[in-house]
Amino acid sequence: MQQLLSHIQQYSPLTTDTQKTLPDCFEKIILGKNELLLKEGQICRYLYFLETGALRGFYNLDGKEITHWFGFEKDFVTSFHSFITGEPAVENIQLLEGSILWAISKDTLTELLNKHHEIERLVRIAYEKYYIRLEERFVNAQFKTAKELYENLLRQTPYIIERVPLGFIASYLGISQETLSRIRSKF
Amino acid sequence: MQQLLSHIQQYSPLTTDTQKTLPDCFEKIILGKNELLLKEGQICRYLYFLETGALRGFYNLDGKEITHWFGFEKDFVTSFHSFITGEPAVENIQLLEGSILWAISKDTLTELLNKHHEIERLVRIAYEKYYIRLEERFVNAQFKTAKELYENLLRQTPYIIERVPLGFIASYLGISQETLSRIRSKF
DNA sequence: AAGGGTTTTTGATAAATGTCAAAAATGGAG
DNA sequence: CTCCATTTTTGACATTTATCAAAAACCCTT
Repeated sequence: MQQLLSHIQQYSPLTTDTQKTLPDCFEKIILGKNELLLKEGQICRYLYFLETGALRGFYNLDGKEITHWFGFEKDFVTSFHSFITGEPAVENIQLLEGSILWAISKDTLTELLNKHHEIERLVRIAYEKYYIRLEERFVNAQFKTAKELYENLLRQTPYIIERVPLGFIASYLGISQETLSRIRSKF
Repeated sequence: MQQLLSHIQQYSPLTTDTQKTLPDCFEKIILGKNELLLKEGQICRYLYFLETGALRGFYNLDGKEITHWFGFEKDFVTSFHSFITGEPAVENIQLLEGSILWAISKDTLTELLNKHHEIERLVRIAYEKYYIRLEERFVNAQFKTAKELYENLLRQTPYIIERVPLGFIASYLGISQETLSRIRSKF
């Protein structure tokens, strides 16, 4: 919980008053490798802070699993579309490693946002960061070759390569596992 | 200005008090076709609301112009990365049609965000929408064929096809102009 | 340490898309 | 209406990447 508190204050500071109310808003969750945090079709009513561990979001396309994002320590994760719109999730969230998470329900978060301007600000700033991150990934994915994508990954987020099976990484990059394997063999 | 006020209140309502302060925060800008709203290398210090017209964001890659987004009536546009981080923009913003815009400076916006919780909320919610939009576009771009991408565009945003030159659309979809032309000829 | 399931690699081939060049179509300006 | 510049289409070919199938390598458990 201390990790969560100090992490979010890198976005924007909070008064001690607000800091005190936060721990009660989150629930601790411990899950093992391969367990599902969310199954497609469910409505995702929680936002999770990943204290330690790793997980992936994936959905099914023509019978194939497409991993489209990963989460690691200190990431906020959720099925974003479902959490915001209240519609059923198209994706699954699965643990890649045993993990410790802190969950806050949408209702609780909404209450916090209403009550505290500073939380509203914090969330707004968090969105900015996450938006920029997604934008960068998008531009990369669309206009780079498979080889360049792998090199970027090596440079920017080497921990992904170390901790995630190749097949998941391939679909994360939008290329086939075989192609990724061939690229890798040329290093 | 009235358009702007009523548009943003679809995100979240504002008190009459706040509504009154807003018009003074925006500056009206009228630009003609092909003019640049922002040039790469500049720091983008404004957020724009596009009242009428159309524009595109593009950057240079190996001597080629890559159009990576479009803006139309009632869109907020800016060089997002530059606006948020204060770093020089990598992209240009160019008018595709004569347009009417309302500009708010980052400083003015920051002031509004500090003063009014309801504006902070509104911006937070706007981010949610824009994030979801980007996410959908990302998933599409990465895992669909050129033909599917074009079909989606036809279905979801036909006005893009009607108002934007083919070459720009092709790079927006991440495919070559020739490929797009061939796909189109098969309808 | 051995066995069995999973993951990764390799090979052969096919499909999709890109590139370059030139022709055709389009649309504004005068 | 005509001409010129721009945009779009078409053709031939090259390249990249996907797909399918099988072999190899890698663990995880016992």
